[in-house]
Amino acid sequence: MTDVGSRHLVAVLVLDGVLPMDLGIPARVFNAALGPAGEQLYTVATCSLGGRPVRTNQDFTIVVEHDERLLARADTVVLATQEPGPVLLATGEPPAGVAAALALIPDRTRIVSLCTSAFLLAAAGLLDGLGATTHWALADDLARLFPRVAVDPRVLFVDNGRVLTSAGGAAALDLCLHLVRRDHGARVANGAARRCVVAPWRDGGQAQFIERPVPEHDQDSTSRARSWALERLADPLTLEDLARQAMMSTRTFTRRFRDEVGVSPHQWLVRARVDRARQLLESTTIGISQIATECGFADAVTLRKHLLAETGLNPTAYRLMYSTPAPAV
DNA sequence: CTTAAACACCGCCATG
DNA sequence: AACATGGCGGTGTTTA
Repeated sequence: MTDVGSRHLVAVLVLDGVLPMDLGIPARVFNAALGPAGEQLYTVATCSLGGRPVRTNQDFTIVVEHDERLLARADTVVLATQEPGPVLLATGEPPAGVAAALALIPDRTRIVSLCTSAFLLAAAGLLDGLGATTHWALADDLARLFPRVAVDPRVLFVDNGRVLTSAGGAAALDLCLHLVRRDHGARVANGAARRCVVAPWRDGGQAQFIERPVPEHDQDSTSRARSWALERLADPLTLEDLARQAMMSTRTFTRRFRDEVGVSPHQWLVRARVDRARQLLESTTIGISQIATECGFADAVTLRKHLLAETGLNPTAYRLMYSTPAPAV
């Protein structure tokens, strides 16, 4: 359906041919984002500054062409560079060529920094007056070197609309998933997460990221119903109950739920119940069947079945594996 | 294990 | 026209 030429082009920008492994993995999220017909939605290309070709064992599409052309054509540029060198840390001066390269990026192009790449964006003035984050260990340095940047080390990532920055480690992954979700919805993002073998999208209830001036601030119309359900997991909850909380027909509720959360209401509910059961297994010595009851499962057999499906362990094995030893009284 | 009934999901389509 | 809604019903899943 979608011809290759019209796909969203993601250019992963690295320095001197080095793509840090922990930053290559997040970029794979884009490759794993598939449309309804199983077609790829993004083309990911790496792009190296400093002459050396990118060496990577990631399954990226490697576009062999001049870096300038790629930066000018890309819809999204992802900066995935190693930690800032001593020069940048001391003076705020980026490595040679970076400023010129960033200047080639058109005004409309989305720019994303992973981890410490935020230093390059800041040095180029692209973060002036904006919120930003970076690896927590270097957040102070970023704030000191670039006082015009509002550094917030506590969040996983900051979305300014066109310019986005992420903290270190798994946060880079969260940011990439966030972008996929913005572009194509929760369902596609969940699929990408699953294919990348990362935790599925966390529930919006405890969103750890902040969304600054995002144009489409979607107020999840089903989030009320979700938190309502979480407070009475022990009760039998039907689709109709949830839809009533949201003041929608079951049909509309089901549809919106899928769009917003990525899974069906019932799947979500079962998962919420399993999560609760896992907490109880980990932190208490309550009997299995009582846990089942408290989590809204009909009986221990049902709990066992769902826990097995989600974790591969039955309740007793799960408890043995994950329970924290009771602290001495 | 099998079975039956209840429930949930989602494409289809008329309607606002 | 373009879009959201929600009823219907076939198919699949969950429960008892």
